[in-house]
Amino acid sequence: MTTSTFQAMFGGMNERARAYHHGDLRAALLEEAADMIAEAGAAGVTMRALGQRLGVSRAAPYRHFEDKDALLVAVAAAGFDRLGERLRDIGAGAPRSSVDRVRRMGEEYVRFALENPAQYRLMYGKDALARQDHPELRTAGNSLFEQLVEIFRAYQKSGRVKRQDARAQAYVAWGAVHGLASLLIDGQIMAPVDVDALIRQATRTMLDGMRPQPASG
Amino acid sequence: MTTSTFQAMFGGMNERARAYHHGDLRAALLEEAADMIAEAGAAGVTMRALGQRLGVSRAAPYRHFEDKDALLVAVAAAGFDRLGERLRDIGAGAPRSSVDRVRRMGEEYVRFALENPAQYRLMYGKDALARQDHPELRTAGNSLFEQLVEIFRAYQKSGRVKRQDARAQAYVAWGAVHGLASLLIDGQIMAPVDVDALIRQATRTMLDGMRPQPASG
DNA sequence: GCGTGTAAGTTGACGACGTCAACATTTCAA
DNA sequence: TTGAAATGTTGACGTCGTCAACTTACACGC
Repeated sequence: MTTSTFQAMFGGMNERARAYHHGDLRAALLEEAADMIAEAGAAGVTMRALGQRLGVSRAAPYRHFEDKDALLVAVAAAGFDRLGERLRDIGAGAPRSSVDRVRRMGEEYVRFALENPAQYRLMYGKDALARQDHPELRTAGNSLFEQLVEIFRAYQKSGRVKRQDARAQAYVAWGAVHGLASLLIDGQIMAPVDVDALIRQATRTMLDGMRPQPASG
Repeated sequence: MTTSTFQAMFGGMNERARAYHHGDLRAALLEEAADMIAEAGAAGVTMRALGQRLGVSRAAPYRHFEDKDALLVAVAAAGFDRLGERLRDIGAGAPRSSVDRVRRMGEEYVRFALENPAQYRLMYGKDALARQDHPELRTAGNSLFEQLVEIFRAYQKSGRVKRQDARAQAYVAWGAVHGLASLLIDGQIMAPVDVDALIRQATRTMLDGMRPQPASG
């Protein structure tokens, strides 16, 4: 059941009704859970605390999500949507079909992780098992990846990168930004370090390494 | 208190003594916890189950570790030691001062993660907070990194890689292998894909991108 | 040899947590 | 208007990490 359906059902409800029926608890749960994740990480999300913060009981969320894991998966999926939007915006704003475009996207990707560390961790760090039960997450992540593959395919055609398996190239590039993002948000990269410069260097190195005809070694 | 100290203290204990005093519970806990992590992930480790598997009570581990987190941190630190050994071995076996050496180390790094996914996740995925309370982990990870920095410094001197901040280069390289490893063990990289080839391509791309005088773009 | 302090291990209990079953309230639709 | 369905609440259960109080076994000075 979608948010808009909920609003249609309860949009005209009076004050007293709201005291019992929340109105749009599902959306509120997603929002509040995301806040709690940002504040204290995914482990800080408790059904009891979540209910309390929204003025409902601890069991209320179960009317909208099968269990806690399903709720977290939904939050993670929302994170993929937000990330996808940001990448699309950056991609649209950058010179088309230039390698600079994918470079900027990579930098924006890391920036997103730095701004939403706990949610980013949730998106990728959640047990692999949980993800297979929830195709929702898989498809959200996959569509992002497929876009990246298409970009590399186009770059190959215009001779901007080596002609090799485009999926592999996409994985390598994704791995580079994902790895840097993970190291940064997990506090593995210690000061003093210019984070922005580091991000730029990572994307540049990766793309330079994919150039056609690099000097042999 | 070290393992050898324990063995000195209880090495001569008789059968009946072992019924109560375990002998070397600390070491046994680390080993069994590592097994449980490999079987069911870090979340699958329970003080109760851990005690049961070793024939002791649920509270026995508290005589050797302050809390569950400290136990997991110790397991993670042991993982860093194992990883460090493997990288040293590979490094020693490869042609010295050739870029091939660091490439092989990168590949071995990813292999370690693939062979010990849950422990690798524990080493890096554990909440950043817990790590700051346990400098043990930080220093274990740092020494690995400092070795990498030294390697890049040497490569710069011999003109094998660009002359730029060696720490940044090390972070970029580390990020690339860490990212690929994370994507692989979290099931983000879907078949069909030649994993070994992908690993090779990642390390090669990274190092090619660090070569001096790449064609300008 | 023998008490005795201390390290190591046990049991009972507590509070927090996820979750379910049974029940209450509200809304919608016939 | 009325009953079914959607939504929310309360009480309870089992599991978990952890602590306090207690017990057992070892090590060491006399």
